Amino acid sequence: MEVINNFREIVVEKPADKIIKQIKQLISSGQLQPGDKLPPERQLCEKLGVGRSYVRDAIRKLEFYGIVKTLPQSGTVVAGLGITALEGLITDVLMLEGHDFQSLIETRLILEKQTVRLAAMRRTADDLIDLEKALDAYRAKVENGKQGIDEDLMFHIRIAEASKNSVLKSLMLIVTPDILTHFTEQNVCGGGKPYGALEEHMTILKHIQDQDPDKAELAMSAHLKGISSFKNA
Amino acid sequence: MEVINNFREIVVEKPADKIIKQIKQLISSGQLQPGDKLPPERQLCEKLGVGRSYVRDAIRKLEFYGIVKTLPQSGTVVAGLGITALEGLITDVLMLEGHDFQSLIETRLILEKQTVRLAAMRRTADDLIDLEKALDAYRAKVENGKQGIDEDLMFHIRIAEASKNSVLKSLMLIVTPDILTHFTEQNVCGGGKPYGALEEHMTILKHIQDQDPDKAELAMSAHLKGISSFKNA
DNA sequence: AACCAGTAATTGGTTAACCAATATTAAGCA
DNA sequence: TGCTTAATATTGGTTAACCAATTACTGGTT
Repeated sequence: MEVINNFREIVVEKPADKIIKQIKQLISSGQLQPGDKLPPERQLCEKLGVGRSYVRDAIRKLEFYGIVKTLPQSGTVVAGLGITALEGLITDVLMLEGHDFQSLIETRLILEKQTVRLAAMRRTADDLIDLEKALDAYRAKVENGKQGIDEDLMFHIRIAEASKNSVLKSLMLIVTPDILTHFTEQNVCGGGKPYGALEEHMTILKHIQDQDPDKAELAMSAHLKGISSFKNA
Repeated sequence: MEVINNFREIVVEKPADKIIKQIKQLISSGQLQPGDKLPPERQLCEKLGVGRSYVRDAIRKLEFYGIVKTLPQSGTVVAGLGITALEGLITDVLMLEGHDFQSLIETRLILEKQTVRLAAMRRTADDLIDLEKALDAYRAKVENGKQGIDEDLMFHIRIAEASKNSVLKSLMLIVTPDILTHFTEQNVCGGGKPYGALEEHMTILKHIQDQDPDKAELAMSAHLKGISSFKNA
């Protein structure tokens, strides 16, 4: 074990984050209830001893999460169903950070399997055209010896679009790139066997064409097996 | 049909959103590639004819999505795997808005079913204690004639925690409250039959105790049936 | 006493100026 | 010629001041 590994990553706690914690504290302690107006920005920044920009940043972020709603020239009110606020912020400030890799992969497997099922059931003729285009783009990259990560991912996204479930698509867009950031060396699908992955893509597409959800799901499972077996590495 | 229904909700396109669109355009058109530094804030705000705050807001939002990374006193660089940027922003600015209700419900069904499976397999003794506490809290509300929406939701969240999959839990936290906002009158689980929902909760808990994933999933399906049959209303 | 109009204070929205850290350039030295 | 170093320009960070819309208040009227 090298000494270097004993260093922890430095966490730069930005001012906005500290303010968010304080506001969260106010909400979770019940001093601020849904519907309440929270103190005006000027008062807050004076009380906290920081510039108003920071307070505004904090409020923006909270608004982003749907915890507060700010009405121009009027005030900012607590909107949330308490739980979202608390739980969403318990994982600290960013919701999607700090997830363990295994959960990420497991979740992707779930999402992809269900998505491809729906896609097989609901795909239209236009969807098939888009899928073929995406597959061709990926094939072109592979035949040029490239990894084609973007094209690979795009194929999966097209499947999500064919599923006609906009939420599932959004969730996949949240989860999948997160995997890539941890896993950049690898391509989206499997371990360094581009041609194998290409064939698997073709198999999946075929089952979608045939509108066979069960086979499509199985093919997707097999396709993602490479990545999920990697989880213990 | 009342005339009032012909009005569309007014969409206030905030300045930051317009700027985001322009930057998105730059990225998707390839003028800005991953790794490139984008123009300094002053230059941008001058070019766009707005204050620097707006430009900063836009950059913050993009950073939020993981599309750019801003280095203090140095510059802002495009970080993304292009696709996230494009697709994530195609649903306009906010990722979670504009979803159709049916997709939302369908997705929740998927997430809850898979989550309860994992929970049944992985739950610890401590998890069971938490689940019982949550159930008791819900029971107390119901017996007082209340809806107990928060307690209801909390039971489901505890299940997600027992699944030991942090990503699934986060996704459920994203999806479920969104349903509630469209569906406030109803409680989380079913249609106005609090005692029935309570019994169903007990059944689910029992199967989790028994570590029987299949029965747990079935019970959850039955439990959520009320809501999913509502989808055509 | 209740209500309305007009004014003053307060609100978030927006802009401009200032600051410290960084990157760049140019000059000086070996 | 190549490297070091100092001066300068540029960057995002931060604060303070200004603006227009809203709200609260006061005084007068009915």
